[in-house]
Amino acid sequence: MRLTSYTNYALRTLMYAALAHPRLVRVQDVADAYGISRTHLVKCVHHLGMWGYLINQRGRNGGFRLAREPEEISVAEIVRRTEEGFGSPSCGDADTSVLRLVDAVQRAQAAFLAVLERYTIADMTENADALRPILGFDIGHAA
Amino acid sequence: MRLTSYTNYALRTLMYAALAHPRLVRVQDVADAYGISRTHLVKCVHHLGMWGYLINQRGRNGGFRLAREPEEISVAEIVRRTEEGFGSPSCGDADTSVLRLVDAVQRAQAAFLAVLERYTIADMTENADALRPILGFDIGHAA
DNA sequence: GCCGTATGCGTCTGACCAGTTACACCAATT
DNA sequence: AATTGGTGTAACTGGTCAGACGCATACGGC
Repeated sequence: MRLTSYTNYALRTLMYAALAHPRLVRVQDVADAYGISRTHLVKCVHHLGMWGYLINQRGRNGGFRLAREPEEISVAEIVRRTEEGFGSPSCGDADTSVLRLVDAVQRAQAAFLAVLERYTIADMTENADALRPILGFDIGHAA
Repeated sequence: MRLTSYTNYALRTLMYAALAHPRLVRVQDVADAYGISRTHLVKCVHHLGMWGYLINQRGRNGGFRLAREPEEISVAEIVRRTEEGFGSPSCGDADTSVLRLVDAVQRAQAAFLAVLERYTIADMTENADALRPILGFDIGHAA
């Protein structure tokens, strides 16, 4: 019952872009901020671009930025995209109709998403002043 | 955001035991009913025994049975046991206090468990008449 | 205006780790 | 001796991560 790290990075990337909004952000910056590999994050950014959450720009002075306002992107929306196996959690058999278990788990998952539906990327970055230093935004984290 | 198959098997094993309650059940029976490996299920049964949900009996004519009444075992209880990484879902850093994200996810997880808290093993096996044939209990599933 | 180069995203490949599954064998009880 | 749960080991699989390379765009010299 843990979310994949892919989902984690997707949400954090959106948060990072929201803090810089509407300026461009480079993948390398986000990778450095979270201490992960750039190549791993590139795929995540690429997908977010295809899904319409980011606008990606190649070439020199390129980067990416939010395609929508932070208030219009709910956390649940992203989780539903990144966690594909959300509809069939505990069994893939044909006997699901009699299994009350899968019904219960699906209700629990619905409750899980219902909570995340109430939060947006803007809510996550509400405390921007506290977040930016941690992510090495304005001030250098060593100076 | 998928539960491990280990959790799945644990719950199904308890359901199977509840249907046979208070008769003894063999691991092989459960493995056959769900079409999985016996040795994988053995470890699950062993843990359920150590946690006090099952009474395991070795030797000839051995097996296991429920240690409590089905009404007294909530689904959430089992999930909490089997899914260890439930408290720290999306990050292990020290900056969790400023990250509203982990707070939101934890609220969502709480909602998830709150739903499962309302269901017991007895609820899962309420439709015993429909379940038993599927699990090959009384009548052979081919005859 | 044209072309080389720098700098960004994007793709491919493979190593690595945790969870899963299977197999062989041990321990205990009748 | 037969039958049951219990244990250790190894192969397989999907998710994770990193490195090397390809592609696209902008800048600068000419």
